[in-house]
Amino acid sequence: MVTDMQSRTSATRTGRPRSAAADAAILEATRAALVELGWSKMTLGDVATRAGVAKTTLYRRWAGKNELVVDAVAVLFDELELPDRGSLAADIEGVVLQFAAILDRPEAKTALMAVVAESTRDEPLRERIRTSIVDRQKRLVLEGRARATARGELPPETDAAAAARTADLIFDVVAGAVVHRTLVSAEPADEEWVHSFTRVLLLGLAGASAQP
Amino acid sequence: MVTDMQSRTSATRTGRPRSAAADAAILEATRAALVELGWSKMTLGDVATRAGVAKTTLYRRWAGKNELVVDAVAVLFDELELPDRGSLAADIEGVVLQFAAILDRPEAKTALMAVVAESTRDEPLRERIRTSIVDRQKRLVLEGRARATARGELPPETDAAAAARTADLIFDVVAGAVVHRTLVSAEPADEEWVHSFTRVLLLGLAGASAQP
DNA sequence: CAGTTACGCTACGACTCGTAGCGAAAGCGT
DNA sequence: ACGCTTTCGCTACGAGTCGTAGCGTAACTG
Repeated sequence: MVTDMQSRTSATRTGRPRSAAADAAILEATRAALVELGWSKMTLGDVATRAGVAKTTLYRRWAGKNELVVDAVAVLFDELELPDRGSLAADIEGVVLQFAAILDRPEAKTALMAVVAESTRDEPLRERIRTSIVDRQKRLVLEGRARATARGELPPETDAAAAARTADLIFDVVAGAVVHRTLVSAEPADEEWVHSFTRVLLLGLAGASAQP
Repeated sequence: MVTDMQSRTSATRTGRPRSAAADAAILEATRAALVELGWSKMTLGDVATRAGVAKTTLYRRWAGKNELVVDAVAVLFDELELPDRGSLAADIEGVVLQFAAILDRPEAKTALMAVVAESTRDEPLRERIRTSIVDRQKRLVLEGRARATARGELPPETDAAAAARTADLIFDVVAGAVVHRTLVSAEPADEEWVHSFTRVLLLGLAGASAQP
C-alpha cells in the first residue's frame, strides 16, 4: 500500500513503528472528506485534522493527494466478487450491478475521474491505479470466462493472443459503459439497464465468435 | 458560449463591447496551457498572461476554471461528423475513429476527465458539459440510426420510448468504451480495435432486436 | 460631448502547499 | 536499565494561487 523499501526488505525494523491505526484513520478521513467536499475542495490539511493526525505524518506516508486518494478509494473495490448465479448472463449482471453500486458512492464518483485525469500526465500514478483498482476489476472478466468455459457455455480458447484481446475488449466495454452511464449521462445503472446492456453484449460476443 | 443575459436580450448594447479576439485568445491559451501543464497545474493567471489579457478580464467572462475549460475543449468536438461510408458498420467505425482521435489529444484527455469529476458535485457544470459536448456526440447516434433506417438496414422504430432507451444505451456503450480504452487502459483505439468493437456492438443490437 | 461598459494594471487578504526544526514517544538490541 | 533509531505532534515558514477591489483609460452609442 505505502511504498517504503526498507520495511519490506529488512524483516525487523529498528525504531518506532508506524501506527497502523493512523493509516486506517487517514484513509477513512480521506473518504469522508471526499464525500463532504469533493475532490477539488478537499485539502490534505483537513484530512489530517479529521484523522487526528499531524499533517507531517500524512506527508511522510503519501507523496501527495493523488496517491492518497487512490489508496483510500481502492478498498471500495475489495467487495467486488463474481457471484455464481448459474449462467454467464446472470453472472455478468451480478458483477455489473456491484460495480454500479460502487460507482454510485459520492466518494468514488469524484475521486475516480479525478485521479484518472491526473494519471494522463503521471505514468507512475496510472500504474498505481492499474494495480490497485483496475486489475481487480479485470480479474473478474477472466474468472467469468473460465467459469463459463467450465460450464460449457463458451468454447475453450485456442488462440491465447486473440483471447487476451477479447478479454481486454470486454473489459473496456463493460467498465466504460457503466462509468459513462453513471457519471456522464448521470442516470442510474439499474437492473433494467444492466439487463439490456448484458443482453446486447452477450449476443454480440456470441455472434462474433460464430463468424470469425 | 458565455453566459450573458444582457447581450442577447437587448439587441444593441451601450458601452464598449467585449473583444471577440480576447475570447478566442483566451480559449486558445487555455488549450495550450492544458497541453503543457495539464489540468491541475494550469492556473488562470497563467492563461491570462498567455492570452495577453488581464486576469480580471478572464474572471469577467467565466465563473472559474471548470467553465473555461469546458468552453475551451468543446470546440474540439466541432469536427465530429457522420461520414457516409455506405453501410451502418462503416459509418460507426468512422465516427468512433474520429472520436478516438479527439480523445488522443493531450488537452482533451486531461480536461474531459477533470471536468466530469467536478461535475459530480456541480449540477450546472454537468448541464454545461451536456449541452456543449455530450449532446453533440449523442446527435450522431440518432443521425446514424436514421440513415441506416433509410437505407433499409434497420427496421423503422415503432415504440418511441424503447427507441430512445436503445439510443441512450448505444451512446453510453460507444462513448464509454472508447474513453475507457483510451484513458484507463491507456491503449490506442486503432482501426483494429474499433473494427472488433463495432462488430460486437452491431451483432449484439441485431440479436437484441431479433428476440425482443 | 455625455453616458456606459470593457479593459489593463496594481494591490490585497485569504487560503493551500510542502517542508524544516524541535522535543517527546515508542519500539529494539545489549 | 540504557542507548539507538525512527515516528509522532506541533509550530512556523516561504512560495504560490485564488478571487476581488479600485483606479484610470479605451471603445462604442446616442
